Amino acid sequence: MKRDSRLSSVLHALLHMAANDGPMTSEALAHCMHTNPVVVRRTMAGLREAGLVRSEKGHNGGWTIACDLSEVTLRDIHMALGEPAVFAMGNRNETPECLVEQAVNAALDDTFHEIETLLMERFGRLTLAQLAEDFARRLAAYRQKMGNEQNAI
Amino acid sequence: MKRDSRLSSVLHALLHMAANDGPMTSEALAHCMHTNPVVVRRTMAGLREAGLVRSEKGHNGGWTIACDLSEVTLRDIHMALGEPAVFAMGNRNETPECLVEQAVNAALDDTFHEIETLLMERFGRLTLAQLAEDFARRLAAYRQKMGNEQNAI
DNA sequence: TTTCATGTAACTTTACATATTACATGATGG
DNA sequence: CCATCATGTAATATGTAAAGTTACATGAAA
Repeated sequence: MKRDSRLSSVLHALLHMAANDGPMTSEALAHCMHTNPVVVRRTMAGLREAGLVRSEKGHNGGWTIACDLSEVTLRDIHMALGEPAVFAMGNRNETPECLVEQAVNAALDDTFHEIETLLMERFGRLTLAQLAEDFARRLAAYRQKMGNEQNAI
Repeated sequence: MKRDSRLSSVLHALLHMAANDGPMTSEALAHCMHTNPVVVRRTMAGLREAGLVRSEKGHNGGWTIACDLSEVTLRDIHMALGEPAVFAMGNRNETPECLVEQAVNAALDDTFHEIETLLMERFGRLTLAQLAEDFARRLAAYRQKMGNEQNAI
């Protein structure tokens, strides 16, 4: 598995929650995502702290969306997850004395910083509502092709 | 240590080689980079295969630059290294049956692909010669400030 | 008061770059 | 020729961070 699929995971979870009335348990979400309820709780914790979702204990408890899907972007989700590292590459040594390495670091830092900014802008233009719409389109196409089964979710 | 500092490492090595007449041994490069000669050989192997550097065995052997620094860009280096993964994030499951996950993957794939293209364009505009010039500027500034010691490399 | 569900700490597993060890190959100088 | 230097590479170990697992505490609702 690739490293750090948290963004992918929570987006998947959020869209399932959006397609569902009422709360979804960590167990149910874990089942959708072929993982463990504890992983779900751990990963979703950041979104709860950011106020994007709510969690309730006890009977009929679970996770519910607490935001407007058209107002929340992937950038918000990324931030709620604690802004994990975007790039798999980095400097070998962040505080080199060697002037050669300082020049290399400066060039790479500039580049990666600039590109990360572009990524964040791109994320900032992608709302959860857009993802949900794309899913709806895929579901419609699937139903048209396959008949009317419900097992696409 | 952050993951995958190979690009940073080989750039550091190349600039040291550029600043040196005659071949540099893996041992010498490893000393500059605070690592092991075997790591140097392994990392530089891709550059050799791409024809960017040459290596010679025996007495007076070692690594030499085999390209025009003003013609080679970071993109060439990245490719010579085997185009390692750029992003630390990725999809949880690359071939999902779930339509929700397919929609999420499609959005993330598009985004990351677009941003990776921008990064490669940026890399393609950054030559080794530019890095070497920046190092030269830093060295001049250092000498002006510190006197004329030679130990900046 | 039992059951359901989350919250979280502690620990294990997995993946991957990096580090290390060991040994083969080949070039050069004497 | 051969001792030495240097690369080439396979095999193995280590470090790190996400993901997975186990265990148990907390709190809400039937």
